[in-house]
Amino acid sequence: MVRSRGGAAAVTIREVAARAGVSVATVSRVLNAKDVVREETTAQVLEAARALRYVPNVAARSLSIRRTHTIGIVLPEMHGEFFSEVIRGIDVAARRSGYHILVSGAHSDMQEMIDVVDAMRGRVDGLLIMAPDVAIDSLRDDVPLVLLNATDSGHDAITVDNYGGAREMMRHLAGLGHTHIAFITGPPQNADARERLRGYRQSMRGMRARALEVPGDFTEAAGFAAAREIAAMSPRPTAIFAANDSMAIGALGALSGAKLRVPGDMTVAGFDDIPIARYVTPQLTTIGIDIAELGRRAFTVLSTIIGNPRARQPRRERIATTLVVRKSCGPPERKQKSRTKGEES
Amino acid sequence: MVRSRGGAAAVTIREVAARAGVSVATVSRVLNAKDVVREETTAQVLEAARALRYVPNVAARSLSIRRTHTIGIVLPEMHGEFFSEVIRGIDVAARRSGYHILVSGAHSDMQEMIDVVDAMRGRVDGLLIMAPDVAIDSLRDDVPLVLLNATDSGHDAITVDNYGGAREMMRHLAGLGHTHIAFITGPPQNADARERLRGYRQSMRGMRARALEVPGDFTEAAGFAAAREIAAMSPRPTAIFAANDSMAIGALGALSGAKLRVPGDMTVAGFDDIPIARYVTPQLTTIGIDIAELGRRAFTVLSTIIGNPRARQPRRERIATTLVVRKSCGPPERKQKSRTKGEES
DNA sequence: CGCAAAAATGTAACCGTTTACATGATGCGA
DNA sequence: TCGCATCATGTAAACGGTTACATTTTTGCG
Repeated sequence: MVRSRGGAAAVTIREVAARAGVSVATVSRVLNAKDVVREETTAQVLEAARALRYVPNVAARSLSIRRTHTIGIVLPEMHGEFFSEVIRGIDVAARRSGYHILVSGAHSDMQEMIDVVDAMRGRVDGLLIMAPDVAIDSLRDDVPLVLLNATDSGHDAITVDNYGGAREMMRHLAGLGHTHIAFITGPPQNADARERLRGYRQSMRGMRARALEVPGDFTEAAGFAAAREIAAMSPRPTAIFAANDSMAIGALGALSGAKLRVPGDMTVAGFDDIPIARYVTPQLTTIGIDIAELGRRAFTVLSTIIGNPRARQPRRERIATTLVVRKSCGPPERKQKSRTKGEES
Repeated sequence: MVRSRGGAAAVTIREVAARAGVSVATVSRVLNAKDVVREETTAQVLEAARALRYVPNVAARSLSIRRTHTIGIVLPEMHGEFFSEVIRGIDVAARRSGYHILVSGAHSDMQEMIDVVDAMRGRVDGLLIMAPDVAIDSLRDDVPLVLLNATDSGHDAITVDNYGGAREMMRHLAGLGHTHIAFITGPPQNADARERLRGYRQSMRGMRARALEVPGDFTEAAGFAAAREIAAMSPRPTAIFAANDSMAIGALGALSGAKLRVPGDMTVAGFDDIPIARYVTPQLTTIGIDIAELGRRAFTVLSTIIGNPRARQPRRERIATTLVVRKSCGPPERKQKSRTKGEES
């Protein structure tokens, strides 16, 4: 165990000043490299600080300069991969810039979110908020603020290119030969879900195909139910595009229950590329998102906002997605056409 | 957007005092409920504070009382379920007690960990550190500190009952009829891994069976390699117990490659119950850990340490595990016995 | 009613920095 | 040698709370 001064009072800048034979102002100047100090003096101060194991008092410093060097992160549902990845991305970026991060969950509930943000008041220099389900506009904006994944409102925001990703997947499916594609939607109030749906619709329109939307809510159970419904349709679609991977995985379960083979009888695609996507059978074709990058970029934007006085107009950044091709998509089966015909007759 | 005072100077306790017609001391007393104040005065102060939308300055408060109402969490590898669950557990407990949480990653690297902890100095009232791979003893202990999942050292710690969990799994396997059980170990410097190994050994000894240990490092690839090796042994063990789920999943892959059926030809068990365990084929039997509970309990311990002056001797708490029976374990196959015999002859 | 004890409130020192401004030292040109 | 920039450093006033101690008000009781 390293030498510990236990509960003893911490050494202050005055003691360092005394030992170095200078004033506190000089010590402060040296330590903050704010002003020119004679080289010799600098050395003395540094030596004294080192010898005393001086660590500036953070609270005093914050009080004086009105900066905490901390940013707050508010996320709904602190679960799973998304949460951990976004935090990780922010953490590395923040640490590089000498910032600390204060995190807190807030269950997509407006009031709770307001409370949490309020509680962070004064503790942070800026806020990173993710709330795809919530209207942020009613938050007080005392503090610089960047939204994650929420396009609404006049705030700075950094979002995933949900629309583009959905279009890309649709292109992939179309390229495979599908035209009769069903879409399992996410919760209507969720911004991500809406954008993905928009991409789907746009693509279907482009293909002059009729959109076929089955409502879902991002849960595995909803995907299961939706797929069961789709499987029973006649004529049966040849592909299912779920607004997220969880629902796609639920769909896989339903299809296997319905004795439909994937991708033989039915193609299935998801969105998010959650880790499990690689482990289900068949491995899920989906749209990947670099979540850590989302966090990193969000921090970057926030930190420039904190630095600069006031930005002219809301910054918007878009994180690109990538198509991840695995095993759950194939060309529509030829035989199916005849078989379907047979059922119809 | 709610009324925002923009960058305007925040209102201070003095302004509240002025408006309420009392002194700052009285305002402070009312707001902290520290001392008795006449009911009427209390009402006036509260009214003034409300009217002015007064929010105490956190830095000033910290400077004065030497408390930040924040705890620091240092975790290695901010990945996946474990990370998010433990944070979630801590978050709910902390919020209930009015604490904030500062998180930071530190890649199991001693120096980095020291740096991170140092950087949190003065920003937190206490620290929750997880570092199963690292010797903590060299950290300065200025600050109350609770270790997650590290039994070493004379610090307070809260750990998962790895030993007990391993014993429980071994009991399960033995109950199924296995005696020839191979164990894929984790990294030797990892405390969790060591405890699980200890449980395995103890059980094998209890069964008067010879331990069969294949080295691994907690990665899927290691599990794959180890299982391939085990599959080629003669006589072949009837069960594989991997020190964590990742390796068990790797093992599953290797066995399927070797045309061995699970659980028909080989039983496989893991440890951790990561989310994916439910999705692999066959679904993995494993040992579940309530990670959020780990976080919650850790916070509780830390907060009592922060409250009380100095604890007599290191507190130790153990989180119980649960056996999660799925599809990857079965009785040793009868046919195998004869087949094995045949190979031997 | 007077007085002491108890209760309520006020005053000001302190927490440990930063920084505007004052002061002292040095160098340079005339 | 003097006067004046220029540069390095010191002094002390913030920053916005808390709280020991002093002071005032209230209360209870003989």
